[in-house]
Amino acid sequence: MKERLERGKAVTRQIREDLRRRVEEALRCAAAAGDLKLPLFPTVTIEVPREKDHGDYATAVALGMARTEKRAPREIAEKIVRHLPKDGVGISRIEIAGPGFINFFLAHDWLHDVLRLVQAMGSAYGQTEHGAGKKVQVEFVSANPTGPLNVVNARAAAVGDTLVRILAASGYDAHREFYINDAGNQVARFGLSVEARLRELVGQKVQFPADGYPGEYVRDLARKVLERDGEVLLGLNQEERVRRLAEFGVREMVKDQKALLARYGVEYEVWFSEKSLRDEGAAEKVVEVLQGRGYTYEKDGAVWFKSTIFGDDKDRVLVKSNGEFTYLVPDIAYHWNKYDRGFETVIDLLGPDHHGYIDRLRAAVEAGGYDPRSLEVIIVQMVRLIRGGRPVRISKRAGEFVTMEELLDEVGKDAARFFFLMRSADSHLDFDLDLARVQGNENPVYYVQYAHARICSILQEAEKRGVAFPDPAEVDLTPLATPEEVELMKKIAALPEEIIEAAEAREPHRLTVYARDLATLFHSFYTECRVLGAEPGLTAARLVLVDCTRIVLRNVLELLGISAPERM
RNA sequence: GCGCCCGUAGCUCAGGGGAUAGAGCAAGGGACUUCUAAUCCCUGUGUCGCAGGUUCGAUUCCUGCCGGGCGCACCA
Repeated sequence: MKERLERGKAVTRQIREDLRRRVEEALRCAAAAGDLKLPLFPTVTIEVPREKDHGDYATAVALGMARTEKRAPREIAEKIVRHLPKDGVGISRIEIAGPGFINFFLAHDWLHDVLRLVQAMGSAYGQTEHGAGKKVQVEFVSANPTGPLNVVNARAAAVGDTLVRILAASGYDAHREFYINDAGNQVARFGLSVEARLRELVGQKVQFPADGYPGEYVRDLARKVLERDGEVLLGLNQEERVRRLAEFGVREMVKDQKALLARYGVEYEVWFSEKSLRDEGAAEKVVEVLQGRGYTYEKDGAVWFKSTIFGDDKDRVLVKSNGEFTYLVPDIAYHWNKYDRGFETVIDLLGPDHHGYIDRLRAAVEAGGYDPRSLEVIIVQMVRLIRGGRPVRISKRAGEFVTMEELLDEVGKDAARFFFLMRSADSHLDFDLDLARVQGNENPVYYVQYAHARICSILQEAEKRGVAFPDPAEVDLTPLATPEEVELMKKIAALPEEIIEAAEAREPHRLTVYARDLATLFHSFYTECRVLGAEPGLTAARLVLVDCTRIVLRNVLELLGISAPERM
């Protein structure tokens, strides 16, 4: 299959489709020849067998056809194989195995085409047009601007950011968004807390608010603002002072959160302010619209949203009896706003304490006239930090660390992101701090990065020895024939499809599994196969293979937001 | 009580309607005159929580139960 690989499409999908087409054609031919009855046309799926002894690809169609054909599956499989068209990807061997599987063993030419494709595409290898430019928004972290980010925020940031990266690589128009809760109750309490600390600093006797924010960072904020314009503030009446301090505090916290997330490799397209929505009257508008559509009623002096008619398990208050909006109202406004900005799929990453929130949010989306299925929610489960084999007590008073910043200081961005991306988001995670800090073989991050560094070292050595890198379009790749080389090529070929599948399943953690598998295959190759010092033809082919591995490792690490060091 | 997540090897977890269920760590034994030993190779372990159901086939899908975690505000 010379130059038949399309760039915008996952290579392994093209192979799979080719095989499926040919099996379907074989079924038709067999029926026409009277070998099969074919009362109804079966769905042909081409799968990758778990055992590699079972071929590169396999299909179980014959198994499902036994009943309608009134014949043994193996016999049916034989008929299919007999009529299989010869065109398309080269097949070196076909076997009928087990209860009636058809196993395909492919000739290696297609893998050589893959290597050439990797060389041609470079950092773009892995990207496809699968998503066809569909607009997707992922909202994640969205922590309150009243305190530092915690470790679950760090987990959500890793998951959300990589999800956006793989969606973008899959051809979606994907956007990151952070919703700033810079309005409402908690901001007011925050302002009061800063204000209390400020007055403490100048020696006034103050009762710290009972529901205030006790953290040391609040004192730091007070110190900072005191230096800057303490005199002016202390001259104001209390209400005005609290308002200004709330504003100041929020601005500072958001600034810190932005900086920390940037250090973590996360750059949002949009930081969306709740206050801006409130200021433009979006909250009132939501209540009006819902009222206009008859989705509300009044009870006990409050305005309720009849969310139960959209599947929620109880109705929700929109306007409290004291006239304030509940947090739900601006959230509804925000979600409607997302759709109005043209997002076709909206993905929210929420903490485990917010899962009860999903139904009412979806109800609100539907009540707004949008498709509730277009709202997806990923629950990012809790994180337990493990040190010395036991959970770190998350106790603010005991001063055991809980913040994202402290985590980054301790283990670094690469380890933190990798560890958070090793598990699926919806399962609880034990984060082993000791393991994350180990600069050695037990640490999976270093294992993957080391593979990359090793390759760079080979390429540098080649240059030093004056071994020219071959022209990938011309080089003969047929010498690549050991099991290690073939497995490595197959893994390289799988990248684009892995990315698509991870994106579709919204499961970025699959990429860390892939990265580790690829590194393992490379390390095995490295042990078994010498690149430099082999015969020139073999060296040339292996240089290409090794360089393709480097490209793929780098591309995967880039998707994970982890550095790819050239030396370690 | 209701809802969500989880239950797979000693530990932490992947996987997933198919043919012998995997990885890492931990334990033991090997492999560096060579391109980085932060590596590789070999060795053992499973009632896939339990019970039903659907299916030619279930660890995977469905239901129930048991166990663990987390939610169930006119807080956000």
